[in-house]
Order: sequence, then C-alpha cells, then structure tokens
Amino acid sequence: MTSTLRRRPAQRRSVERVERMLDECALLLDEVGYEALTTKEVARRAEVPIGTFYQFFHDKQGLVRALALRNLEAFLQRITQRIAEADLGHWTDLVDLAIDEFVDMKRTTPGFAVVDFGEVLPTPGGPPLEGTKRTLDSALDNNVIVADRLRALTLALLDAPAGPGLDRALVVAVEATDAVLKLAFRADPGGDADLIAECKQLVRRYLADHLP
Amino acid sequence: MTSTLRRRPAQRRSVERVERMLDECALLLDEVGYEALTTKEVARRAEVPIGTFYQFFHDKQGLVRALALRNLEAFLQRITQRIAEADLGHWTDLVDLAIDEFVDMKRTTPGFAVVDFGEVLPTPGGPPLEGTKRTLDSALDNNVIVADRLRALTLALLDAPAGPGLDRALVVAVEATDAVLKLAFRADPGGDADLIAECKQLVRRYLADHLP
DNA sequence: CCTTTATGCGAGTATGGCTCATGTTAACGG
DNA sequence: CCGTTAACATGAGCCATACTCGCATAAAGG
Repeated sequence: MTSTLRRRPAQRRSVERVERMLDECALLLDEVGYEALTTKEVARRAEVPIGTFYQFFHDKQGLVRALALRNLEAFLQRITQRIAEADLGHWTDLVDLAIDEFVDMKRTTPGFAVVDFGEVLPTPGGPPLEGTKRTLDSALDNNVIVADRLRALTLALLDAPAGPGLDRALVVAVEATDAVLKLAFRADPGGDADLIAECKQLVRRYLADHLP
Repeated sequence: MTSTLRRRPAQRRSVERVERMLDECALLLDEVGYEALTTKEVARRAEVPIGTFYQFFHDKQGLVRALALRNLEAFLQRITQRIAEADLGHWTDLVDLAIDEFVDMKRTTPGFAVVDFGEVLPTPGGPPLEGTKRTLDSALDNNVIVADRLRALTLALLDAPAGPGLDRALVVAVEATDAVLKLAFRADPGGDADLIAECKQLVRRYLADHLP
C-alpha cells in the first residue's frame, strides 16, 4: 500500500513546505471548493514550484487525502485531550463531547467543512472490483478509524464488556453523525443548532441498544 | 433559478437523445467513477455530437445533477407504487419498504450506486456566502424532497396529527439512512446485509420519538 | 419561394493535471 | 579541499479535457 505521501519530507524546510501546501489547500477548499481547486494555485500560494508539489503528492486527490488525514489526527488529538481534562460520568457525555468537538472544528479549522476526514471523492480511481467484499476494518475509511478510537475510549470509560455488535454499531453511528452534521452545516454555515441537537439524539437512541 | 437543463428538449428525437446521454452517463459512472468520466465519452457513446451535448447540459455537473433528478423521480415513483399495492399496518413497515426499495435500486439501476440523488458534488460553484442561512426547504437538496414525500405518505398512513418536529426529524432520518447505506455498499458491492439491518434499526429508534 | 428563427454541429481555444530533462545542492571518500 | 555520486529542485512544456463559437442545416411562417 502506497502511503498518502509520495516522498516523506526529510529536511526541516520540506516539512514546512508540505505543511504550507496543506494549509493553502484547506483555505482554497473553503474559497472555491474541491473541483475548482487547482494544484497550480496551491503551489503558487504556498510558494512552492509545481514540480516540487508533485514530489510530495501523488496527485490532486492525494493532496486532499493528506489534508483529511491531518484533520483526522487533529480531531483524535483534541478528543483525547478533552476527555482527559473533564472526565465524564456517562457514555452519552462522550457522544456530546465528540460531536461538540467536531462542530467546533467545522467552524474553526479551514477546509474542515469541505473535506473533514475525507471520503468526499467519488470512487477514487475506478469502481470496486466485482465480488470484492472488503471487511469493515480493511476498508481504510477514516470514519472507521474514528469509530475504532471511540470504541476504545468508550470501553475505557465504562468497564463493562463490549457487546458483540458494538464496533459495527459505532461505525454506523459515526457515519450517520457525519451525514447529519454535514446537513447541519449545509443548512447554516455556522451549523444549525437544532440539527446538531437532533444529531445527538439520533446517536443516543441508537447506541442505547448497545450500551447501558 | 436556472433549471437543471439548459434547454428543454422539445422534439421527440431530442428527448431520446437526452435520455440516451443520461443512460450512458449512468453506465460510465459505474465503470470509471465521476472524476474519470468525460463529457466527450458520454457524447460519443450516446452518438450525440459534443456541441449538442452542451446545448442540453450546462456542464459536467449538470449532467450528473440531471441523472440524480431522474433517479429521484424513479425512486418516488417506485415507492408510491409499492405502497399502493401492499398497504402497511405500521409506520415501521414504511421505513422498511423505503430502505428495501433504495437498496434494490442501488443494485439494479446503473449509476445509482455512485450518485443516487446527487449531493456527491463538493460545493458546486463556490462556498455558501457568509451569513447565508438557507431554510431547510429552500435548500434544494434532493434528500429534502425525499423526506418531504415520505412525510406526506406517513401522514396519510396514520391520520395522527404531525408532531411539530416531524419534518425536521424525517430530513435527519433520510440523511442518516443515505449515509449508512452508502457505507453498506462500500463494504460490499451487493450491500452488506447486517449494515442494512442496522440502518433500519437506527431509523426506527430515532423516529419512535416522533411517531406512535 | 424566400425570410426568419431555431437547432445541429465539430474544429478550435483555454486551462489544468502532471512529467521530465536539466540545474542545483548535499553527502561522502580520499 | 576537491571529485564523484547521489538526492533533490525546478518550471517549460505535453497531453487531455471542459467548454465555445461561427457556420451549416432544418423548420416555421408568410
């Protein structure tokens, strides 16, 4: 499996350049959207020659995937951080916390409203082969990674044993959350408060089948 | 508001041509995905000169939007049909029916697995203007139309008065359903059965707050 | 039959993704 | 300190694609 990056930036300057490219990519996504974003413009704004751009990123999608990955890591970082600070009594608090943090990133992190953890790109490079049945964990969908992390956090919170369907349920919950929050931000750039509340309710009801 | 079509096909031949272009678009989407789909190839396969293509469709996105609209109409058609045939006792039956029909279209209708009702396209033509708060019904998201139609059907089924939050809840439900089913088809080209079941469960639990 | 108006057409333009030949810097051995 | 070699940097240019525009053709109307 090829990494998201074509070449890993070794020297300090390279790291900064990659970072700058991701930053500009994020800003441009907010400004013009994915389709209208051009690699030339990203390179120009980041003050990186186009040739260098392609030393680090496979292609335009690779750029966005890398940004999505950075977003994912930032999100997980923030969540673990906040959980450590204010420890919660009930698993529903964790739901609220995760959603609140997600919403906050939608508002404050450039580009996050457009790509969050990726998965915007419609079938990257052809359709899935016929007869291919990927298991859930082999599907390297970033939302699955989020679900996985949340499962670990949940199990740490309540030391009850995991019901068998928990992991599947969490993947479903994360996917649904993602969709409803996207809706909330489509309806209102600041995030429709009512829809955010509904989102929490949706997840709580559903997960109540699998958690005490 | 400009229609999805640049010019409405008047004569019989034109109607057939537009239909053929949509058909080929659907097939191509299954074969190569959205990004790799080219307007030239669609025109070539549909045996329509490229100039004519652009008489009917604004651009590549317009083509896909038109297909999504056709999918939407087909779906609503099928649903109302099937409801008329086997009339159901409980609103949960309607949930099942709608999801089953959606799944069936994913399996049988070309291109449906890729675009279904649209909304794949990341920010079509720039970001939403700052401070713009569209109401839910003015957001012409196709899923909202689905939700609207389902609300009418639900209210016809049980003549109970609509709770105030019902329409919002249905939009949320449809959005979540869409996401989880996309997941189900990402995990398995034929649609992961367990995930489909979970999807129904998710919606039932959530809507139980708003329906008897 | 001629005028006017709508429709059909595809060569051509603009632009964007991406490469590759060449120049530049670093790494290392003697 | 120099020479050799390998890694990295660069941007002019290549190719493909979305989309246009002026002319050809057909239909409508008188």
